[in-house]
Formats: sequence, C-alpha cells, structure tokens
Amino acid sequence: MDQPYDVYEERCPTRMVLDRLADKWAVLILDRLDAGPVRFNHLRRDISGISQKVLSQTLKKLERDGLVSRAAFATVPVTVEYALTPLGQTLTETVSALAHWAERNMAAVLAAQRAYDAAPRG
Amino acid sequence: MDQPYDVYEERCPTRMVLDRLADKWAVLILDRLDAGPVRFNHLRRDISGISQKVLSQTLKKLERDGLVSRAAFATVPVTVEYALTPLGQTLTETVSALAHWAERNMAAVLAAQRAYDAAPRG
DNA sequence: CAGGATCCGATCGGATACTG
DNA sequence: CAGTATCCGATCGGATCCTG
Repeated sequence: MDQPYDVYEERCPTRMVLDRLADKWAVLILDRLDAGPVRFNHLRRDISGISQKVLSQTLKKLERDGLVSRAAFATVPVTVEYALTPLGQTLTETVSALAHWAERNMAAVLAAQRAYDAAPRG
Repeated sequence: MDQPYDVYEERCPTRMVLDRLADKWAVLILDRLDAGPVRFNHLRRDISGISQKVLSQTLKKLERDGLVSRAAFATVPVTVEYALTPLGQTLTETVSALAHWAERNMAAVLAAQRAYDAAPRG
C-alpha cells in the first residue's frame, strides 16, 4: 500500500472523485471534449446512445467538479459551448490512456469471455 | 479524432470494455489486487463499504473478462485467492494513474464544487 | 471461509412532452 | 438550440439468511 490516502476506506475524498470518473458517459464526454469545444446537440449526436437527460446531468456534474466549462453566447437561438477546463485537461491524458487500453486489449477481453462462457461451470 | 475505433459509436467493443472499467468497485478491486493476491473476505474487509454480493458479482465479471484469476485451495475451510492475470496487470498501470490523479487533484475538485455551489444560479 | 438466494428500496436512464 | 419536467421500467446494490 503505497498510497498516502487510503482509497479503500469509505468517506475518502479520492473515492468521491473516483465515483465521478467511474462513469462511462463522463469518460466519453471528457474524451470527446479533448478534441476541442463542442455544442450541446453536437455532443449529443457524436456520443451516440446518450440521452439528452443523461448528457445534461453528466455535463452539470462535470461542470460542478471544475472539469468542464460552459459558455453561453447570446446568438439566436442561443449557442452553448462546452470545453475542458485546465483541470479537466490534466485528466484527459489519463482518461484517454484508459480508452486506448480498452481499444488495444478488447480482442483479448472478448476472447477471455468466450473461453469463460465455454468452460463448464457450476 | 485520432482513434481507429470510434468509441463514440454504440455497439463498439471498446465501449463494452469501458463499461466494465467504468465501475468504482472494479477499479478499487483491481487497484487492491495490484499489491498481490488476496482472499475473498480479506478483500471484503479491505475495501470497506462493498457488500458481499457486489464483491462477488464484480469479481465474477472481472474473471470473465480475463482480468482477474481465481484459485481455490482444498484447505479446511476452503481458501480462495484472487489475483491479477497478466492482462489485468497491463491495466493496473492505467487504473492506478486514475486513482493517483484523483488523489492529487481532489482538493481542486472539492474547491470547484464549493465555488459552484456558492455561485448564484437559476 | 467463500459464497448463493432472496427481498426490496434507491438510483439510473430512456422516452416523451414542453419551454425560453 | 439548449435545455427542463415527468413518467416509469430496469438495474444497482445493501441487508439478511442459508450452505458446503
């Protein structure tokens, strides 16, 4: 255990942060914003499968955590751009590492699942 | 967009892997196992707050994904040790990077939340 | 010790309808 | 365009009891 904070303990602030990060949608949003600022509906279209409600909720949480910024422009109709904050940018390196691990190793994971499912159990 | 696979698309295998990783408990378990093999109840005690049911379920998923191995020894009573597989080990580097980011930046996140909550809204 | 089975409240998250 | 509000089924996850 080389960790200053004991992440295995409840009520550990690190856990709270981990809770936010351990969200599929948050990871996808963060990763998408890494490519630059995006408008709400654009984000909605890009991340297929996310509902408007969940996108809205997740963005609000990320904004509250200081990871994402929201900028509204008084155009008609209104334009809103979401972007990574400096803090958020320090996170994307790690987040994209996770995404890339998944990409590189999904074949191995899929194979492991097939082997597991094929094995006699019970 | 420098990704060969489009993780923003539904039914993308990478997303499925991400789904597994985007689980607080899975991250904590993986991180804990990085320190070496651990028995079931030991894991249960170490990761405070996790229920027996969820621990069991999560371990089974991780085993199916080929990230964690399960070894039973015919002692009395039976002893079961969970450990990282080689594949799982390739993941922990990334996972612990996430945990350490949370650790280093939780103060900033907490501050952002206070600022957000203090700001007049609506 | 290492779990499986069950009950059940809480939360997640999609669909739909509406608004400034 | 960028959301909010509501309904509601599905899943999550804790508590409890039981077993080899």
